[in-house]
Amino acid sequence: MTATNGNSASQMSLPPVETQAQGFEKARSAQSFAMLEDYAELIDDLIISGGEARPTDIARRLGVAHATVVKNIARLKREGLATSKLYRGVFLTQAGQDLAARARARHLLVVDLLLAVGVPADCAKIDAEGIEHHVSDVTLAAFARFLQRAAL
Amino acid sequence: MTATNGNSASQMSLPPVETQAQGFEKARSAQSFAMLEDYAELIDDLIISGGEARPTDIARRLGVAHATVVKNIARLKREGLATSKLYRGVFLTQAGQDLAARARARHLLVVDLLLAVGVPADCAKIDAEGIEHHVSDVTLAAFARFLQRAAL
DNA sequence: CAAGAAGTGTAGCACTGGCTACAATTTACG
DNA sequence: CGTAAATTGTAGCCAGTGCTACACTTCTTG
Repeated sequence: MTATNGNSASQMSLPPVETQAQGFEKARSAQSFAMLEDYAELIDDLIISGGEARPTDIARRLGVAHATVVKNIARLKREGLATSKLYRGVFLTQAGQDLAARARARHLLVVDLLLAVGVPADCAKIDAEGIEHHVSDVTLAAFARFLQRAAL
Repeated sequence: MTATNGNSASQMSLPPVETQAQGFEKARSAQSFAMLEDYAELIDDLIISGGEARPTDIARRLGVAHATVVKNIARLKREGLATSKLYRGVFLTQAGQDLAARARARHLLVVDLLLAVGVPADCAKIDAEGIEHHVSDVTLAAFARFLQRAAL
């Protein structure tokens, strides 16, 4: 084939290799972290609104089997984000609460931005669930600035 | 605890169960489809700009091992999106090209929207890679409308 | 044209995060 | 109080997607 591999010539339709790989890599790792954020935020919500977070409720909210939730909560515990006693509910550590707070803030900001650019409310809520985990801090800050400007 | 499980009372911080589960479910399934879109778009880009799409180049662009690419290309073939002959490059079927076109359109629109709300260019490109797969058609249409309005 | 480099493909492993099935505990209530 | 229902937890399975190691083909080049 001889050449066309560097990023020098031929076309501009392709971004530089590093940037592109970086984007994909980030998207992949985000996926792994997303679960922790979702659980933390949801557990926090449940505790705030009902005083407790039960695996069954979490499962219903996430749309997965309760066994899956139990297994994933084990991971949250391993990572120092949650605690639980046998047959008692799940609670967040300080680190878990912090993560939940950050996740919720990001979530709300993403929803607000979607609404601000004209996305229907129900759709914004659903899409935000997937989008939020891929919004970097820089982008999030830009969203905040945009909303502030738009509010004037 | 007795109660507080329906979505009637106590707090508004929790969305209805169905909506929430729907959002999470959608986010999960999007993840599975994302790979196909990424590969299709990338293969198309490589063919357009260099005449061929080699597993090694794809691997470098995605930031994964070449063996991973080979395995995933097998899936694209299973799903009727790509074809390949032993030790020759990879090519897209019509369905694959259609998918690539849709993916690219969505990708560009997402980048444009991020830019329009003030996200720095380099950051927009990286984040878009993760976000694009979670943008529903409705949201995408809203993005397009917003950009059209903003362009006036 | 032959040998080494580069690319391609195969095999086997690990980890994640779903699931069902079953066991154990707690709760609700007759 | 004791049994049935609900909840919780455990075990084992599967699919997806990454990896390394190795084998094979193709390309490049002296």
